[in-house]
Amino acid sequence: MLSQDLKLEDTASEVEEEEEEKPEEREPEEELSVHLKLDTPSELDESVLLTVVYDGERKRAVCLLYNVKTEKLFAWYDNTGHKPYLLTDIPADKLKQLPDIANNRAVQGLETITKFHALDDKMVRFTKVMADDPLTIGGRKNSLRERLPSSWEARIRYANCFMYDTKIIPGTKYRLSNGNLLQVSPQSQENMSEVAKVFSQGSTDSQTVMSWFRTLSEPAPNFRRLALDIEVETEENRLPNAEEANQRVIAVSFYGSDGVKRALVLIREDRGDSDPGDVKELPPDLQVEFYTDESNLLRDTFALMSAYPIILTFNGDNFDLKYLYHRALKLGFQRNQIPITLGHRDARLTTGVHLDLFQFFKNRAVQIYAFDMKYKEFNLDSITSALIGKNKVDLNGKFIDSLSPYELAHYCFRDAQITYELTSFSDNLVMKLIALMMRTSRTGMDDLVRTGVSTWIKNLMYAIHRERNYLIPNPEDIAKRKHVSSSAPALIKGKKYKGAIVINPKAGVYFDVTVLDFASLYPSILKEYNLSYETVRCPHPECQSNIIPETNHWVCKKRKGVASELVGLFRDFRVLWFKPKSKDNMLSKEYRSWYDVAQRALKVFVNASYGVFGAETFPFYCLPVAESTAAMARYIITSTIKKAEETGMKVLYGDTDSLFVLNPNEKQIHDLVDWAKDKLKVDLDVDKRFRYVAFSERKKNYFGVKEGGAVEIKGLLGKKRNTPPIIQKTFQRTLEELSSVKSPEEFENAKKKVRKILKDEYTVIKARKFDIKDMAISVMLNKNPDRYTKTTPQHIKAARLLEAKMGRKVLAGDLIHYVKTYDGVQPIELAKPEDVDVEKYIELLRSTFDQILDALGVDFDEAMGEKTLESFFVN
DNA sequence: GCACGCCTCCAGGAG
DNA sequence: GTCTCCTGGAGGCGTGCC
Repeated sequence: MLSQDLKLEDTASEVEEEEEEKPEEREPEEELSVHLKLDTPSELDESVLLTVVYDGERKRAVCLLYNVKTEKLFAWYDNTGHKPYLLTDIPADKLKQLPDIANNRAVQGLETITKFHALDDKMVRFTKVMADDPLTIGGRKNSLRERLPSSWEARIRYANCFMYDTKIIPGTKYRLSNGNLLQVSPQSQENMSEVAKVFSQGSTDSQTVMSWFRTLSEPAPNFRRLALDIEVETEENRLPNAEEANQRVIAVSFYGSDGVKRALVLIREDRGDSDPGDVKELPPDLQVEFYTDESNLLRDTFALMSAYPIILTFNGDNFDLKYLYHRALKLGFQRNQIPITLGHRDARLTTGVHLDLFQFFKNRAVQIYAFDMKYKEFNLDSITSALIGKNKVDLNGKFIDSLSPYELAHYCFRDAQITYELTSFSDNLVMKLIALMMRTSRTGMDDLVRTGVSTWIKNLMYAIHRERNYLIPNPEDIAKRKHVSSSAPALIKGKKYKGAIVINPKAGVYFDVTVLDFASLYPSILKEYNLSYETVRCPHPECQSNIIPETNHWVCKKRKGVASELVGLFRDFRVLWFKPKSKDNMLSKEYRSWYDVAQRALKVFVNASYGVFGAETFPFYCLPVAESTAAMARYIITSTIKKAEETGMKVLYGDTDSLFVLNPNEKQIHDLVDWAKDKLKVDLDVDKRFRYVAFSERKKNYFGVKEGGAVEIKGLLGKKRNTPPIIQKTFQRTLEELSSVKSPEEFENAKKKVRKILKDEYTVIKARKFDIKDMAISVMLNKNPDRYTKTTPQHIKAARLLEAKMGRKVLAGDLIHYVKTYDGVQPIELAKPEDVDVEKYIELLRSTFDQILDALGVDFDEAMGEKTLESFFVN
């Protein structure tokens, strides 16, 4: 009993601490109002809808349309009379008696409507309260949603509300006729009857399927755009403050999709800039223009920016555009002379759409699913070098401020160029990806690059609810009906529910291993088992027998769930059409490349769809959905393993959705795949075959050599970023040795070589015959240095030394490089070879190699042999 | 005062 | 601000021993 009490107390104090760290509550959807400076024609041909915003002066939603032919941006102001509104269950006649309604001149009307309440599976009557402007609905202290005792759909940003009600889809084509906005039907080159056949099995009606299909298969146009980068006068080691904007803007450069290559540079006479430096280094087609007046430089910058529909930056939200804005004000510009509007956390334009690529690439789902983790850090140099093999100009330690005007132009221009190329490589992959994700998530281009998967999925869900006349429930409505104690506790303390199963690997080396995996398992489960916020624990007594294994949750048998249907449809599009077509060599290159983008966009979406149901911040947060998905996955993998073993297969390892099977025959595989499809309704495929795999006793930790000879390393220390290069390289050499092994007999020889490699490395470290750079341990700061209050990890110690001794500021996201020394740590910048604690590095070598030596049956100390004794004399 | 064990924090990774 | 599971290093703290 006592321990129970203590436990309770502990959790209580934890919760309190958690709350302390929570940032200030914000409105879930901020109302943004911009005043655009764009032409508003009444006739316009084919144009792609980039985004919808709200104009507070004209009190209307505005669609930003990118005309495909002229490559210019136009604005269309809503002429349908659509108004902001909320729903309440208070009848209209009662509402009229409330002073908040009766005396409120902003209230434009009341209307009685009915909506389908999916949680309760019934139609419900609501009063729709319409208002003159969005702030009357919500966003102010005295808004209606704060004053009415109950309201629904009152927290949707108005521009989005408009978008959902009018069913318009960002990223697709429209035209203007007589001042009206009309959809341009997507043209598909596909054989529609073939498409219909492939997707006839699903639960979505064929018209909806076809409409989605057309939307996704239509190629995106070429987007005219301009990348911009600025440089600011800086004191050594101090980052310029974008809000104060005290320093001069010394360079702005541009790289346009239309071939514009310009650098505007400020000549600072007070600094002796009369000699612009050497012109030889410059890219030949770069046009450099000198200014002696900073205001003129900014004026020309703004003019050029305004001529493009899309402006690209890397971190423009937090720096470049913010700085330009404040600097311009400081120099005496009027607000309306600056084409930039600053929000709380972003910078938008009055003449176009600003895409901050930093925001897009730092999105984890984008990083993992769209770019296969090719880049690991979120700075421009790392991302461009990983994706396009180009880097920033190396300054060789020089500071921005000490560059000659030409050098500065060169440096600044390169940044604009690689920023642009981030969107143009692989035939404009990123622009196409953005366009497609706008369509799948019903999100405007500006929001798409700045928001995460939960917002994307939320937006789509809202749009679908409006399309089907479903009530968008308040989060409390879901919580009230679904909040039940979970069935199985999480394995990890502090987690909300139990997740996947990882099978304990059987340590050793195994030849001829086949890996089977379930194709997109979690999305398949959502689809096949009808999981959605309204179908799990539905209101029907007759469904309560339809139980998910290992839980007490039941699933609806009467109605298809919205999330289940959407995820299922997207999954099917990807698996049954776009992915196979993207690899079909019979098809044209353009066609395949477009379909590859489509399948990637769908992958991002589909893979994130399960996780959001377990995230409190998701408006459809519903723990039973996440729990049921994970439980079903556990059931599927355990029963498949059981079945496999019954048919004589030996399962060596498995993680979440995969099975490593020792030398199975074709019939065994075939039978198992059929059984899984028939009994479990999921697709089991052969993923890959290994010549051999080596497991230690650790989970998520193995290496294998595939049939073609490629080495696959999972989870091993030798591959991790925080392992020093000297050990990584040794590890690499070892694997090269092992990858050549083709039979058990060849192993003995390979083991000898591994021993030799290890011994040699041991000597190198002990004798300090290393380059200090190879000893660096690289660890990322996941938060700002002052936020580490509970402990002081080594990389923070190093970061603090950097600041104290070199005056270098470090922030969240920075990678810290340090070495281990006899008195703790030293940042690599300050480290000397004689300070290095070589014993610590031997220990790192040991733990790295233990992971593979375990599997090979070799003992580290034994491998070192006499060397360990010798070490007494070496020192 | 110090070694030791235990727990927590933190980062990086797999899926 | 999608999720959980797993490994390993180091920090931090209480305990028991000398």
